[in-house]
Amino acid sequence: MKPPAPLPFLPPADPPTPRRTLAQEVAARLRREIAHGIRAPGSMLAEPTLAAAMGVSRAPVREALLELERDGLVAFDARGRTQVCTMTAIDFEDLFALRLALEPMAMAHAAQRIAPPELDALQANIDATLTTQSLGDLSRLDLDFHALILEASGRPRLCALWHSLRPQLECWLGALHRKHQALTGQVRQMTMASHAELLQALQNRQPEPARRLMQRHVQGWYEWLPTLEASP
Amino acid sequence: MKPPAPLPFLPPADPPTPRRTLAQEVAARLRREIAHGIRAPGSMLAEPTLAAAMGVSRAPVREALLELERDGLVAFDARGRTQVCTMTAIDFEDLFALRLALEPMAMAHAAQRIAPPELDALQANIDATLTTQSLGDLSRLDLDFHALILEASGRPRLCALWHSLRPQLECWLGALHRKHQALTGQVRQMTMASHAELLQALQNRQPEPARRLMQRHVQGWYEWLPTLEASP
DNA sequence: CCTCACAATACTGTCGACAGTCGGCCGCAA
DNA sequence: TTGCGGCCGACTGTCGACAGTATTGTGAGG
Repeated sequence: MKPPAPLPFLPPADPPTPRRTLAQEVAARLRREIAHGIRAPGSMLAEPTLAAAMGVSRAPVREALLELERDGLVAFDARGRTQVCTMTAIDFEDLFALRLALEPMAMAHAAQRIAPPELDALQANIDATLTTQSLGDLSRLDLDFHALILEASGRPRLCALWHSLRPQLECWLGALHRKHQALTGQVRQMTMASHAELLQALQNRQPEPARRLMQRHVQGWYEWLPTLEASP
Repeated sequence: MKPPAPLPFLPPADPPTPRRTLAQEVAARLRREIAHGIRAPGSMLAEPTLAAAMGVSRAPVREALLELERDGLVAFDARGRTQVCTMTAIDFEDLFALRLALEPMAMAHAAQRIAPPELDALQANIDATLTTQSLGDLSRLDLDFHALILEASGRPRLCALWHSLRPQLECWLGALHRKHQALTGQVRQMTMASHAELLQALQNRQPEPARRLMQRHVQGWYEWLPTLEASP
C-alpha cells in the first residue's frame, strides 16, 4: 500500500514508555492542579464535572481518582465522593518521620551498590540545580535527587513506598513555596551543599556514614522548615 | 400510615460500613485466591475472563486489579495486561527490611499514646491465638496484632504504608504455611510468647524499650523463617 | 520442510447509558 | 413563622459496546 519509503527519518521513536493512557494524563493534570493549589484542600472532585472539564468520559477520570487516592492526595467519603485532602501539622510530622525511616536506609544500601552512571545522574542533578530560577523547579530537582538515591538502593519496595509519599511532599512544598519565593537563592545554596555532601558519601561507599549523613540531611530540613513558617 | 409498631426488633442495622462495592468484593476474592496459591505467580489475569468467572462486568474487575497492583500482588506489563507477581528471596528481604524500618517506629509511638481499649484488643488477640487450629488462622491473627499496634501509633501514613505491605506478607506466609502445617503448635507458642512481651512493653509506656523489643521481634522472625525453608 | 503473509482471535482503553441513592429545595399545613 | 413531606437534581456504581492493536494460528509458496 505505502510506497517503499525507506525510513525517511525515523519518527520520534521513543517507544520505551510513550504508553500514556488518558487516565494517566488526567491523574498528572489533577496532581499538578492540587500541588499548585488550584484545587483547594477540602474541595470536592465530582467525576462528571472533571470529565466534562477535561473532555474525556468518566472512566479515565474514575481511574485517575483511584490513583490520586493511592498517592494520598484525595480521599473518598462513605458515599464514594472525592475530596482533596487537607494537610495539617500532624501530617507534616508524619511525612517527615517516614522520610527519616526510609531514606537513611536507602542511602546505606545505595552506598554499597551504586554504579557510575547513577553517580553521574546525581552530579547532573546538582549541576542543574545551579540554573534553577524558581522554588518550584528547585524542589522538583531536590525530590528527583532523593528519588535517584532511592532507585539506586536496589530495593524496589522501599522505592515504591517512597514514591507513594512523593506527591504529598510535592503538595506540601508547593504550598510552602507559594509563600516564600524570595528565598530561592538561600534554599539553592543549602540544597546544593547538602547534596554534594551526600554524593561524596555515596562515592566513599561506606554504608554507615552515608546513612548517618542522610539522617542529618532529612532531619535538618525537618527542623528548618518550621522556621520558614515562623518568619514569613 | 404504619401502625405504631414500636420497633418490633430493630433490623440487623450495621450501617457502619456495609458499603461493599462489587469492586471491593472482586478484589477481596482475588487477594484470597492469590494468597492461597490458586492464582499461581506469573499467571495472567485477563479482565473479560475474570468478569465472566465472577458474574460481573469488566468495570469492577478493572478497579479491583488497580487495587491489587497498589498492594503489590499483580503487575501490569507495557500493554496493560495483568500478571500475578512472583516473590523471590530478594523480595522477602526487601519486605522484612521495611517491616524493620516501620514497626519499631510505630511501637515507640504506640507506647506513648496507647489507650486501654486498644490494649484490651491486643489481649483479646493473644487469647484468640490460643484456639487457632491452622497456620493460616495463626498468621492472620499475627498480622492483626501488628496492625493493631500500627493503628495505635496514631500515625496515619505509617499505618497506610504498613497496610500496603500486608497483602504481600499474607501471600508470602500463605505459601510458606502450605508447606509446614505440622509446625502450628510450635509457631503458636512462639507467637504468643513474643506478643505477650510486646503487650507488656506497651503497658510500660516506655518508647525506647518498646522499640528495641519490636526490633528484636521482627528480626527474630526474619532470621527464623529461612530455617523453616532449610528443613522441610 | 521451512518461511512468510494474512486472517482470526483476544484483550485493553474508552465511551455513553441506566438504576439506585442521597441531599437540597420548595410548597404546604399547623 | 416554623416544621414536615415530597419532588428535583446530582452523583456514584455498574453495564454493555466499540475501536485499536498485538498475538496466534493457518495456509500458501519457495
